[in-house]
Amino acid sequence: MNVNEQVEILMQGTEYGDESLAQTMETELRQRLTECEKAGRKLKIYCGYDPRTADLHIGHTVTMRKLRQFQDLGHEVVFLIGTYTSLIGDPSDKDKLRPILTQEQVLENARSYAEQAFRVLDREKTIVRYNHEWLAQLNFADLIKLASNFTIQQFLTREAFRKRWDSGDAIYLHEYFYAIMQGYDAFALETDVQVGGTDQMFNIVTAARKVMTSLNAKPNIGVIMSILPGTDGVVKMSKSLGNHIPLNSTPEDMYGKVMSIPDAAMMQYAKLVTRWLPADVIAFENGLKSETLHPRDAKMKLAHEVTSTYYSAAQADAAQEAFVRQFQQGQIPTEMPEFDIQPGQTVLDVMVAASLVASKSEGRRMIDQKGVKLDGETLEKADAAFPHAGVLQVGKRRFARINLK
RNA sequence: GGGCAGUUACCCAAGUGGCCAAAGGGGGCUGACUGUAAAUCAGCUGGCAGACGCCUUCGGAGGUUCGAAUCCUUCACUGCCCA
Repeated sequence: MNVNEQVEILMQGTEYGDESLAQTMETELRQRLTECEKAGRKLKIYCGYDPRTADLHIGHTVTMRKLRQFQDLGHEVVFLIGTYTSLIGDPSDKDKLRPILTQEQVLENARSYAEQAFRVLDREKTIVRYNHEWLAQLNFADLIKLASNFTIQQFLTREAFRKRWDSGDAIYLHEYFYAIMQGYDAFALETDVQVGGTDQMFNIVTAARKVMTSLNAKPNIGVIMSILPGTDGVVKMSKSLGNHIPLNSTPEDMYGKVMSIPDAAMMQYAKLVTRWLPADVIAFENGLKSETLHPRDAKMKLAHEVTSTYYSAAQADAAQEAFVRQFQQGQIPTEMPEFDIQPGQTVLDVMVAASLVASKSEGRRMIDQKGVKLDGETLEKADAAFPHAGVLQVGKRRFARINLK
């Protein structure tokens, strides 16, 4: 594939917040690709991951998908696990200090993290590295030298720190090291391109380039990915906000969650978490704009694509069918947990025992609010004996098949 | 090191001796309406009992009081000012 085509694919879904920076990066990328082509070598790309959590969501895969594109174009990809940086925790996207993890926790998380990443990346073509390999070797003098490239003001102008400064919250000195460490990663890996989210802009574009330049290396090019909004369509996807789509959810759940995103977020999803090429994305967008594509159908197409990225096409088909049956035709799902009850249990007892509600009080609330149905009939009395076997529904999406023992 | 201010439920934030399970907002949940979208309307949002009531929760520990989120002591943490 020629250089211009590569650039078009590689720049899809990027966001620099500043047109001139976007231009600069695109130009540099084009130059670097051309250079490499002439020299007959591959481009070296890396993206670092903080293995702070064991379960990933599709927001984490945005950068992985970008790495995958590089792989598919024949370049060399390093999947960097931030074993050492995790000791700090990236303060970029947080308005609070993160807890410091132990090396053991980090290594344990790292294993399952990489395993999940291979649902997107090509395992054969991926080089996995850990940044303690080189960061642990640095001594205090090295750190001083690296740190002397930066001023406090540069850090303080960053939004995340600025906010904390303005609201009088604590900013710890060690949080400043993070960007420097990340910059050193880029240097140690001799990377051509670094991929990351917009929250990594400073770390990649300012810190890494400065560190590399100061050590007489060629600065890396930043491929800065737009942030995937969560199911609310507004805020960055994150588990703690509860707006995430876990990688390890069932195909049905994944499909349903994509369907629940607001229309306005569809394009972001199309650009960031599908395997679509630029032409496909443009066709999708035009369909929506010209209203030749119904928003619901568009979203179904999107949900199918996202689901089949992580599961097989057949599984995605099945998820789609289940969705149509359950929500468009109002039928109950074909699969749900089964639960056996004893005679004499009340409606409330059963809901709690089957884990459909967290507490009896919640169960009572649900019943008061007409949110509990047995075979489609609203149950009114929490303390009455459970009427009969059947499908119990609590709220919109919690189901269980209740069997009488 | 010194002075001052602060730490409240998922988050922000009121509350300065009983009327406080604790205002308000956000978020979340339920119902109506829908395309499991958005917007809108109504309600709910610590637990156990569900009639009264009881239990746990306002940074940790101890104390004063008939009674404490509120007062005192102490510890921890944070911010601001001074050095």
